[in-house]
Amino acid sequence: MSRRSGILEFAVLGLLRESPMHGYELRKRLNTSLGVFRAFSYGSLYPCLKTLVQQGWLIEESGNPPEDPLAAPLSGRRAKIVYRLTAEGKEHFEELLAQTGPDAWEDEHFGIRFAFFGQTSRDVRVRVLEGRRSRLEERLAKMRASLARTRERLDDYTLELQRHGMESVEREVRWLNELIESERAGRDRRPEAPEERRPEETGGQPRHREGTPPDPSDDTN
Amino acid sequence: MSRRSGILEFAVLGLLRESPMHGYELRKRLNTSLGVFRAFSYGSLYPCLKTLVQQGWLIEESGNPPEDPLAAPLSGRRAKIVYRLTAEGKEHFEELLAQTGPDAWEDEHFGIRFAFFGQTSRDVRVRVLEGRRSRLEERLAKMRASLARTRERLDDYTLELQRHGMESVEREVRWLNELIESERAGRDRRPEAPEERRPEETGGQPRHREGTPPDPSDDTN
DNA sequence: TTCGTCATGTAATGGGTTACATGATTAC
DNA sequence: GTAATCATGTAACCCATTACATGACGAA
Repeated sequence: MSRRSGILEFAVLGLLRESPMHGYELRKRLNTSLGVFRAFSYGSLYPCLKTLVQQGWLIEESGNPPEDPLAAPLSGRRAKIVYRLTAEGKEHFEELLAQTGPDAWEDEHFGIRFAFFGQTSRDVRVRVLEGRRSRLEERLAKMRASLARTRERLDDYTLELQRHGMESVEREVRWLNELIESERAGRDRRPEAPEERRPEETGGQPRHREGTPPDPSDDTN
Repeated sequence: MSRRSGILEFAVLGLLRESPMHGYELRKRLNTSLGVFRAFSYGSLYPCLKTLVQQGWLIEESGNPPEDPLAAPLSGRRAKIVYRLTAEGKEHFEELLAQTGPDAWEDEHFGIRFAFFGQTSRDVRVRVLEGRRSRLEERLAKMRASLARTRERLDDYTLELQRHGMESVEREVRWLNELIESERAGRDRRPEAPEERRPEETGGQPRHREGTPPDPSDDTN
């Protein structure tokens, strides 16, 4: 069961667009690189992969193609299944990337949308960031109103919880402001850019500090 | 369908402990007073109420008991159903309040646990806060490790997302530190307090600024 | 009289998890 | 040779949502 996944489907297509992978690896990337937000389990991933194959957006390939000696291709030997995005899949993912419906900035979707901003056009990026911001501002307004009405009825802990919640939202708004400003600055530097400029266009943040050597050990679930 | 709700069940019992209410009102309080976290719908609330009645933790009472003139108690007139906590329900809720399993500090549960800290013993409060803190610190460690390993493979947006995520978690840790300190200070001020001191014991935060007059208008869904 | 909001519910569905079952490969 | 981890899956369940159906009550 479980057709029409939405967020998981989106993430899978997005990761596979970067490079083909098998399910196990996909899940790890889902929970680390893109992680923090959600942790998907095999029980949702594999069925999702199956339906994506049925849609024609992925194809399954055997992990060890012909370069395997002692070929015993039939019988035994469970091969890794590597999933690769088809042309249709790529096209479909690009449609999804271009969408700016209200879904795009709800809590569950926003994070994953942001994670693929590297593949998203600046127009869409800005719209999603602004949508998110006004969503949060609505929320703030409601919280403030509710707080004003009920303040004296609430105990200190409930109050503290709401205060902390509001501060968190305010903080995200400030973050969005910076990002939006940064995107706009990027646009202004390149006036009337003729829409096409596929890679190397990521507008914003020049982070990257050095330190901390690579270390092994991984994975929870 | 839908037995064993967990978080919804907990919240309902907790709100009804403060005063009896009918379903509609209960849902509003769920989404404002305790809100921010989740928004429950009638489709989950009413079935939940029903099972709680079956357990014997709630009883249903008619909303307009005898003080209604022109009594037409049977036929027509859909009465409000007011739910009241039974003695068993109260006892059960207190057991739930006392629990400090790892569940208590997971994302989904922590907020609601905190919301009822006013009814929770200080011991339990501290344990839950500390549990939450160490949970977040684990998470931070994992994020840092993962970031160190994958930094150069990630684009600026993914990096920025992770950075913001980590800062959020760090911020919550600092918040928890303050709360824990505040709880400990409360205990030290009252050495060997003999365990009983029912109300007015809320340990921590003397917030409360004035301003903003009461205003009507409410509710989303 | 119609609209908004109060008020209670059910059926179908959704999107995911847990637990289970199975087996290959690698490191010690 | 055995434990850890890699790797793929299924079935049963969970907790909630959406959409729907129903109807009372107050105010414009």
